[in-house]
Amino acid sequence: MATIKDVAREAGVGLGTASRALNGSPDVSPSTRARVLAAAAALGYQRSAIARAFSRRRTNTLEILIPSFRHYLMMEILRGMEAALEPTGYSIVIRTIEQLAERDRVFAACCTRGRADGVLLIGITPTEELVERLTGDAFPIVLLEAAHPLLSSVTADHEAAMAGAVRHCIELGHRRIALVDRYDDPFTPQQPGRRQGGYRQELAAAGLELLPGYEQVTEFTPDAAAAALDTLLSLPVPPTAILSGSDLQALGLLDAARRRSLRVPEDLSIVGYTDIDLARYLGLTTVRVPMREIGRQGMQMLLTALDQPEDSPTRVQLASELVVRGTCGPPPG
Amino acid sequence: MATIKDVAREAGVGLGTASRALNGSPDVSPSTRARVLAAAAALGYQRSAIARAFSRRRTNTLEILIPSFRHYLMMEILRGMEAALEPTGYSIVIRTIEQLAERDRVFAACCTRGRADGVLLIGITPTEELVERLTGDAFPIVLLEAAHPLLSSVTADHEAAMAGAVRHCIELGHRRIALVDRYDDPFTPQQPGRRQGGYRQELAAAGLELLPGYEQVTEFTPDAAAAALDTLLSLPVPPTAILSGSDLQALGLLDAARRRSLRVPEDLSIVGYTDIDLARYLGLTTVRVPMREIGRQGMQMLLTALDQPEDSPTRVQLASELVVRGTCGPPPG
DNA sequence: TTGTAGGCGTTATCAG
DNA sequence: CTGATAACGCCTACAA
Repeated sequence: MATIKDVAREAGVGLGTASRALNGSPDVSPSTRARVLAAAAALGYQRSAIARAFSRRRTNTLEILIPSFRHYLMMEILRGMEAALEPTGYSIVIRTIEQLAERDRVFAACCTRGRADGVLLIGITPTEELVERLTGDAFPIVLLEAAHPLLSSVTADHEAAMAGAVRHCIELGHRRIALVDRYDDPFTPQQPGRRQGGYRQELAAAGLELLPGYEQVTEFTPDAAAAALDTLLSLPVPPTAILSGSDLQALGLLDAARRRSLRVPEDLSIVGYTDIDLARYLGLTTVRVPMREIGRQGMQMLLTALDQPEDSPTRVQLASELVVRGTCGPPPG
Repeated sequence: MATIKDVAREAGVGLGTASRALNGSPDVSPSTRARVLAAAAALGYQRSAIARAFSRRRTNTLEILIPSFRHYLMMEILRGMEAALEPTGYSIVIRTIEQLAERDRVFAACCTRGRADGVLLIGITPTEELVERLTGDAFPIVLLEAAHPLLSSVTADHEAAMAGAVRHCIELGHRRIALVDRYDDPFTPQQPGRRQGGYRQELAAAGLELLPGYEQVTEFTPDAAAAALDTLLSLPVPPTAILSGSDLQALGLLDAARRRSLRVPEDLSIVGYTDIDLARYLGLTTVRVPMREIGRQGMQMLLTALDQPEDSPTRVQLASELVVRGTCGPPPG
């Protein structure tokens, strides 16, 4: 592997000049530059990214922390990030944090100057300890689908979105509206999600009571949601409409309803959440969450923070939108 | 940021000793090691990954090249890779090659010792030029869902899988079986896919003629497939069964058939391909391609190649399996 | 078992 | 405009 030294020798110039020429510095005569470039081409020179990063103390790499590669949603976010990344020279290294136990270790290793120039956390809330270190260092970090008062973040307006879904059902005449939600943060399942908050608020605003057992928080899978449907339907006063925290869960509900020979939406209304590609083909009424845009804007935010360290955190909230299709209608009877 | 030098000073030992202690070398007395570790902890020392990589000429990073983050399948492959990666200390940097034009540049940059210790190509066939350089260097590389005689690879048995699907339809009584496929490699759409080969072979083996217009190769989307259905149904002799190259396309076919009030499978049989999570909930008869396993084995292969440079390429082909659900039945009449 | 010195490939600084 | 030279932080002989 040829080094810059070889190139310099081959071109008959000094090492510094070769470096400048290769990096497009203006302080080098055209003829010299041409000689250096020719030499580099002749030798098949490829500059060492590592040595460069080491010397410049800047890696041109961004680290992305995700809970896992499990969910399709991640793909959409990554796709949005990719779009923002494309015109830049940055690479992304993706690291999964499957276990809560790894979290702190990974945080410590990632969010430290040297390894990556910045970090993007998706759906993971940082520990207070990390936040403290980060804000002290002014280390570039952006949260996606998570938030902290001291850090920049991009999220969807989950409360408003779910409230809108509730309102839609109420307008159709429903009074017994249940929720089958999932946990926002896989690592802090105890805290109530933001969708849940919107659900409660809107119910209260309409003067409806939150019926016991109407809030089912399950795993993020169709099967778990199907089980929740069983629970809901065996309630003394079963719901006529069910809102779900994800399209995947809505899918499970749909499937379970079909197996019970319940017609949707005649016998039971179902609303999904997120609007994955497939929702359209299922005719699922759902909430469209701008996942790709969240990824794009989050990356964009990190990119600008890289150049001009932020004074104060930017917190963006993106609007969701109810997509009315065929799984939600007036209540039976 | 504390360096190893600081740690050494703090612990009152030499720099080399500190390095050895930190790296778990056996040639260091327990008491010294303890002092060094304590000093490191006290200083909050984090070793510089870059400097380490620079010095060892080994990055502990693997590069993954993918055409895009567009497809859900990628997620499954990544998930499998993650599983194989978990017990190792390797990081993965993912790079997308959206444009054919970027391909060579990216190849040149990635597949060169220094940046990453090895490369995994997903669904992308390398150029001959690259192969030549790679085999010369003995640079660790593994192809996933792509193949080359001189390189290690993991693929699914697409010919056999599609042949099996054809056979299934024939056994149900179908004689007019069409194919709505997609391109294997986004960058070389001209060459016929492997599924297509299996389709033709099996048709021929059963003594069935390949009817004109029966092979529709479309984009990898439900809408494109829906359009293909229109074309197929307007043929003088329309098919009674349609095999598709992806579940996404099968979904489009299903949707288009429903819009035309065709019952599936009574009026028309449809077979998907890949068996994405959702296929189950749609009751889609499909071919299960072990995507996650492809990712896992591919990564495993790369990992072993890293330690013991391979003499000759390993080429693994994983078996697919027909999953019979509800979208394929006997032909009408 | 420990300390010292050399080197990894670049970039940046500073005279010329 | 150009050429030496000093970092960058770590690892690894080699010598003690």
